[in-house]
Amino acid sequence: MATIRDVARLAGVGIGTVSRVLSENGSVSQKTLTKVNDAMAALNFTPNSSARALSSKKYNTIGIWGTETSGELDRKTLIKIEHELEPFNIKIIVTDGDKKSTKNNTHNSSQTTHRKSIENIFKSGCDGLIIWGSDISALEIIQIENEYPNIVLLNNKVDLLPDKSFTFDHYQAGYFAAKNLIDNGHTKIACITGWLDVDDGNLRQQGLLDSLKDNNIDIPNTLIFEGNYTFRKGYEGALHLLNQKTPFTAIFCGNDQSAMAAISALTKKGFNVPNDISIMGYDDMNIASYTLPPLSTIQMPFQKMAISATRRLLNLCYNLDLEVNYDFPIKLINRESVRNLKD
Amino acid sequence: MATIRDVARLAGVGIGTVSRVLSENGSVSQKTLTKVNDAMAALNFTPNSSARALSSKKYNTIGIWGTETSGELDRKTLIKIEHELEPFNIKIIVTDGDKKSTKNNTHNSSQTTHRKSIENIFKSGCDGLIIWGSDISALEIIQIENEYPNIVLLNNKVDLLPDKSFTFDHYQAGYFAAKNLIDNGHTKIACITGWLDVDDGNLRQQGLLDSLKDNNIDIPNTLIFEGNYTFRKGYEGALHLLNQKTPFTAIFCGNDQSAMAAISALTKKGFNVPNDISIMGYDDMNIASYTLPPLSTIQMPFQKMAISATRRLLNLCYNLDLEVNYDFPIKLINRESVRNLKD
DNA sequence: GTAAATAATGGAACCGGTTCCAATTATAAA
DNA sequence: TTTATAATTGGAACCGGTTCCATTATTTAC
Repeated sequence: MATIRDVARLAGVGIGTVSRVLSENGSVSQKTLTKVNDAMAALNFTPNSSARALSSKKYNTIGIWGTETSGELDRKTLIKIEHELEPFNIKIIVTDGDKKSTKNNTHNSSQTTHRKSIENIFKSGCDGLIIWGSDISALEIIQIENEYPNIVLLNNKVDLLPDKSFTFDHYQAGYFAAKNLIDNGHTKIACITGWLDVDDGNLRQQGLLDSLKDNNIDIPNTLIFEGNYTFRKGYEGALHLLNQKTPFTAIFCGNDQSAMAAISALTKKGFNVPNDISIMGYDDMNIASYTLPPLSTIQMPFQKMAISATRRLLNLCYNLDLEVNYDFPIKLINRESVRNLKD
Repeated sequence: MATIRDVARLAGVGIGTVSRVLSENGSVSQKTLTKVNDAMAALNFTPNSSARALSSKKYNTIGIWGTETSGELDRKTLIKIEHELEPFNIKIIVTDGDKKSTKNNTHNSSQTTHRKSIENIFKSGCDGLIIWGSDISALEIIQIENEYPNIVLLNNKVDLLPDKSFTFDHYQAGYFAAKNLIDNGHTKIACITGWLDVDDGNLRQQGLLDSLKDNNIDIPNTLIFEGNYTFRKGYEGALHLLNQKTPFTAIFCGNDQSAMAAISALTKKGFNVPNDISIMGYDDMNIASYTLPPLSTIQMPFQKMAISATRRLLNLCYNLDLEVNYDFPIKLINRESVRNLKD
C-alpha cells in the first residue's frame, strides 16, 4: 500500500503538500495539484484510515445504539442513514444495547449498564452516536450528553435537548388513532397496549385515553390489555379481551404486529373484522396493506426522521451545516379494518 | 485521555511493559502486572483504537455487505452476529451494496460496481467481510477472495470455497416444499417465484420443478409467475394466476411475504385458503403463524448460519480456532395453509 | 559459587497520516 | 525596481499504540 510519502516522492513534492491535497483545505497551486493527483492515481493510493483517525482524532464513524425494545429499525432505514453518510465517507457501526452480559429478565435493564455500553462505543471509536428508542431516562441522557455532546436521539424526546431530539408526536398519534375510531361511531373501545414503561408507548396510550375522555367515552380496565408489541401478545390480548364479557366494537392496538395477530385471533374465534370488531393498527408496516382485511393504521415518517437525525449528528460531529427538519407529521391511513358504525 | 506513557510513568515501568500487559502476550512478572493494572485503573485508561489499528494493522472490525436483494438480514440476526464478536471486542460495520451512485433500474447491478464497493469497505478499514446473499457471481467472488481472503459467504455457496460458504440446500428446500404439496394430493400446482437470476431463488425453483417431474406432474408455463419476493408481486401474482383460467389447487410461493400477499389476494377474490387453494410459503417469518390461515412454510436456520459464518470469519481474521458448523438442516413447518386433498 | 540459560524490562523506531512553522516564491503596491 | 503582502511549500514533530533488540534480573545446572 502506498503512503503519502510515496506519493510525495513520485510527485516531487513534500508530504505536507500531499496531505493538503488530501484534505482539500490548505492552499495548493493548480500545477502541484495535478502532479499530486496524478501520482496518487498512479500508485492507486488510498489514505490509511487508522493513521488518519489517529492524527486527526476523527474516526469518521458514527454509531447506532439501540435495544430490543427500541422499535423497528429496519434495513431500509439503516440504508437511508447510510446514504446520508456516504458523501462524507462516514461509516456506521451498530451496537446492541442488550448485551449478553447485561441480560436480565425484564426489558427494562439497568440504566447504568446502558450508559456503560454507550461509553464503550465512544471509547471503541466513533465520533457520534444515534441513540435510538427511549430506553434511557431523560436524566441519564442529559448526563451522557454532558460527557459526549455528539449524540442525537431518534424516536425519543428530551425536553432539554430539543435540537437533538427527533421524534414525532406519539400523543397526537394516539389521539388521532382513537379519534378515528370515535369518528366512525365506536364507543365501546378496547386496547392492546405496547410497553407502557417506555415513553412512546405511554404517550400513545395517553393520547388514546384523552381522546376517549374528550368524547366522554369510558374505557373499563378490563378492556385494557398490556401487551409488548409482539405477535404473541397481540394474539393473547385479543383472546383475553374476548373473555372479558365486556362488549366492545373496536380494538386499538399498540402496533401493526399486535393488530395483525389480533385480527388472526378474532377471525379464528369466528368474529369478522371489521363487521363484528374493528381494528386500528399503528406503524403502517409494509405488510399492512396485505392483511385481511387491510389494516387501518397510523403512518409514521420514520425514515425522514432518521435522515434528519443523521444530518444533525453530522453537523455536530464534523461542523457541517446540513439542512435539518424537526417536523414529522403523522398520517392516518384508512384501509378496511375499521367499520363505520354510522352507516 | 490517558496514554500508555502516562500509565508507564505512574506504574514506574517502561511503555513496552504496559503494552505487554495490554496485549497479554509478552512475559510480565506478577508484581509488575499488578502495578500496571493498578495504574491503568487509576487513570481510567482505555487504549486508543486508532493507534492500535495503525501499528498493529488490525482494525478489530468486520464488515457486513449486502444488497436489497440479499434477503432478510433482520435485527435479530445482526444481534446474533454482534454477540459472537463481543468477547473479542470486534466491531461491526454495515454497508449497502446498492449505493445511490450505483443505482440502476434492475436489481442486477453491475458486478464491477459490487466489487468496487467491497474493495472500498476493505480500504476504509475492516479485517474481514461477511458477504451476504448471492448477488455476486461465483467467478467474481473467487477474484475478490484472491485479493481479500478474509471473506465469508452467508446464504451463498461457491463450490471452490466450501469452507467459506454458509448456506443451506435451497434446492432440497424447494424440492421438499413441493413434495409437501404433492404428498397432500396436489397435482395442479402454480407458483410465484422469487428472483430467478439469483442463485438461491433459482435453486429453489429448480427443486420445485424436479420434485414435480419426479412425480410425473406437469406445470404449464402459464402457472409460473415470476415475482420478486415482495408483497406487491405476490398479490399481483395471485391475481395473474387466477386470470389464466388454467385450474390449480395450490400455489408454491418464493417466500412468506409473497405467500401472505397471495392469500390476501385470493381471499379477496372469494377463494378460501386452503379449502379452494393451498398456499406453501418459504422462510417461516415470525408472522407466519399469525396469518389467516397460519402459513405452512419452510423454516431455515438463518441465525445459526450467521453465527457459524461469523466464527469462521473470526478464525480467518484473528487466527482463532472457534468451532464452526456447516450443516444447516431445513425444516418443514406444517400449519394450515395446505389442504390435504386425500382426505 | 559460578557459568549458562531464561525471564523480565526499557525504550527507540515505526505505523501513516495531520499540523504547524519557517522558508521560499509569487503577486501587488509604491 | 524595490518593498510589503499573500500564496505555496517542505518537513519536523506529533498522535498513541506495537515491536524488536539490547540490557538487566532471575533461575537453573553443575
